[in-house]
Amino acid sequence: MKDNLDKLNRYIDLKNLRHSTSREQIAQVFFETQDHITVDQLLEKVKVVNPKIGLATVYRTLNLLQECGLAIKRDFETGSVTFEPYSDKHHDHLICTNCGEIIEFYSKDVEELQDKIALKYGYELTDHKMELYGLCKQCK
Amino acid sequence: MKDNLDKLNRYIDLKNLRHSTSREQIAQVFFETQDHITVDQLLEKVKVVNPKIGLATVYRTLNLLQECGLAIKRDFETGSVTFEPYSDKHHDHLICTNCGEIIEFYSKDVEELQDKIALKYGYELTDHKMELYGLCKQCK
DNA sequence: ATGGGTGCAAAGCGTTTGCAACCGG
DNA sequence: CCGGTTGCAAACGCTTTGCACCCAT
Repeated sequence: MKDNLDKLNRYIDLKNLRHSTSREQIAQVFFETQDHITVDQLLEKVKVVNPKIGLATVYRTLNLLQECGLAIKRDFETGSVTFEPYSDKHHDHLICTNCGEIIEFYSKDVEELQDKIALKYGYELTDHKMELYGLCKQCK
Repeated sequence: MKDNLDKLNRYIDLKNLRHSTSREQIAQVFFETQDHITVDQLLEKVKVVNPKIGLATVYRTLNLLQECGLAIKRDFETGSVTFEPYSDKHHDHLICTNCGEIIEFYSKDVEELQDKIALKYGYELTDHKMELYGLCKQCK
């Protein structure tokens, strides 16, 4: 999304970093992805745009994106770590342990419940995560 | 706990494996731990009982324990993977991102809400995970 | 005696890093 | 030109594995 790219550029300015072509290309491709993407998948997509880019730069860019909150690392226990672009609305995940399908969902009730629990234990929440593992409609 | 050790022995018989001393020692030490423990911490504790045991065997034993559901791997984003012994009541976690404190809690509401969500999307749940990250009472 | 279990060291895997070349400001 | 950025390969940390020996059955 345009917004994300803007936010990245603002972060780059803030930290006095440089607006390099590779970084911008990687970020752009990453923001375009709908799904959760692995590092290798991202590299492959990026190579279409610019074959010279190496794995290390993809890692470095993803780390930068995580730093400024534009990429979220997800480690569903499906074997490999994935990343998803930031979106304003927090959401949680349903993961099919058979076919690997991932459904994102938002539940107001979950959010409220989390706050209630945090309050009970005197915690001030910064982040939270809920993952439901099971079999999807087709697989069960 | 005694129960867990029994369960392990039954699993070993079932799979026609052997009741080896090292394995039993590792399992025993592991079941005695209250907290979440890392592989290295477990090795250290085990070495007190039997200094000859190596890291590989600890890994192999933990994998066996996971296989039969007696150990649960937890990867809170605190840098290192930990394991906790199985206990009958499912619980979720509050993690302090500053001091690393981990509170286990059980919430009936969370369990019910999870089932409700699974139902809505046609999923049949096998497992779920809720992790709340933030600052604990002391750290905030 | 058979074949699983073990310790050790080597290999594996995903990720990070040191370096020299490169390039943006 | 200065110093961040890159690609490459080497290094890293954690985990698994190949092997020869050990031990439970």
